[in-house]
Amino acid sequence: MQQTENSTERSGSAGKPAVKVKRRLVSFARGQRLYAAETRGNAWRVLSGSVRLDRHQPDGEQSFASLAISGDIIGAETLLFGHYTFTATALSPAMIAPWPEGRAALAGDSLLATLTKAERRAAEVITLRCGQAAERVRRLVMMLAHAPEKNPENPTAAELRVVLPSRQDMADITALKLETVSRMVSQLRQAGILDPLRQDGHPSLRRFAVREAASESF
Amino acid sequence: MQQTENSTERSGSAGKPAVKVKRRLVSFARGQRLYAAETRGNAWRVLSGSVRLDRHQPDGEQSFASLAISGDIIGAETLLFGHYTFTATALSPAMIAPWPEGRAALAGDSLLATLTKAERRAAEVITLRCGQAAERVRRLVMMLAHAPEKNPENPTAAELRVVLPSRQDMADITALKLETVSRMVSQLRQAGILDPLRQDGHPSLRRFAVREAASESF
DNA sequence: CGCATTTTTGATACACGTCAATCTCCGTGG
DNA sequence: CCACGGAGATTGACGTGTATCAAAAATGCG
Repeated sequence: MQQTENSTERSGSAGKPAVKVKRRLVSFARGQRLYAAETRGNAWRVLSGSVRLDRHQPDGEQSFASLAISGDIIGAETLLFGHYTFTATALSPAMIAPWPEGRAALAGDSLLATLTKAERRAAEVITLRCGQAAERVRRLVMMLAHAPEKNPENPTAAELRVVLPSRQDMADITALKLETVSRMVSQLRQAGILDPLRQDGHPSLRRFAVREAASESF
Repeated sequence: MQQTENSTERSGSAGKPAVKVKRRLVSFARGQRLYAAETRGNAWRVLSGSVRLDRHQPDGEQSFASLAISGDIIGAETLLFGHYTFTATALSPAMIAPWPEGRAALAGDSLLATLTKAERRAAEVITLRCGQAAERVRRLVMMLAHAPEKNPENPTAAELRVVLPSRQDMADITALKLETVSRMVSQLRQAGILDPLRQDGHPSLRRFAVREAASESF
């Protein structure tokens, strides 16, 4: 169930087999769990995709705690406690790699950088729960799409792409309800901010092109 | 305006004079600013009271980013950048002291502990924006009151005390509106969860006794 | 080709936002 | 000492955005 011996080349964790791409680099499908709270393991850097972190409530419930996207470090608490505090689940197809990379490279600055980035991310997540539903969903989409995948030498407003999380996940993040999120996504499509494109491979993973807010649709 | 040379014994910062109690220990009144974003300074440990952290929006607005209570470290990013990322304001009478205490004591574990505590706090703040208004306000109050001031050898459900932040601050934290928060506080009073006690000194600082949720008032 | 799951859409209810009046508390000045 | 004024808090009335309930549509899977 949980991520155990992932320092080897192989490694999956839960459910379906995670596809390993390069050495020490693990991929997860949407909805797949990266690791469970309380279990042992190491920290990771999110290379692509997005991940939700949940904490276990005393009443057994699982509640959204935080969000991680490309570049974020997750599970850093294992360096201190040895086990995870949160449960991590892929919101969209995600790739992660063990962190820190070199075993020597755990300078104080590295930790500090992680700390400050985490604080900033948390502040951003907070703002995803402010304002009206349409705005919140739009901000979440922009945040998820903001991850510039590749092609760094083409800053000409290259069209952003997203694979949206499930409506339920989006609802958990924005503190809205599933149905409301669905309505807002439809609205964003009508407004031309989200443009579905099915072209490539996997059918279930709907990719969207994302545009900045067109004039004042809202 | 901003906290500048606080390594000396004296130190205030903005507005009314901050009362220094012991060496390297600074007190702030409710609503007083501890430091401003972008300014230079050191990190602090919150010894008592509560502090809100705001980030400056691109549009000049200031938006709630995080919450710090007793034991939390704020401004740790200055160790990396030299200047603050957020603006800190006292929600209730607060005391803070420079951190880390000894200049030697910045072991990796110390930073890690700070990191994990910050993550947990952030997760808690997230939950303050879930559920119905009454519940959210109640949770906030419990969180602020949860700081066990002293008397650690009396675990017999010692009555918790709080000085509530301004209604506007509470609204910013819970993502509700000022009026709604006010109504919920009144409701908590009627439910016997909050019990005003005016006994001591300062009149404007209303202290409340806090009880756990009585049966199922909600 | 059906069945389970997720998403979408619709109709209705209600919790919270909004606008506004009043009240309390405190400082200020006559 | 009291009148006055301002800031924050409280309370009321009303409108609206979102939750809720429900059903249909789309999608994935065996």
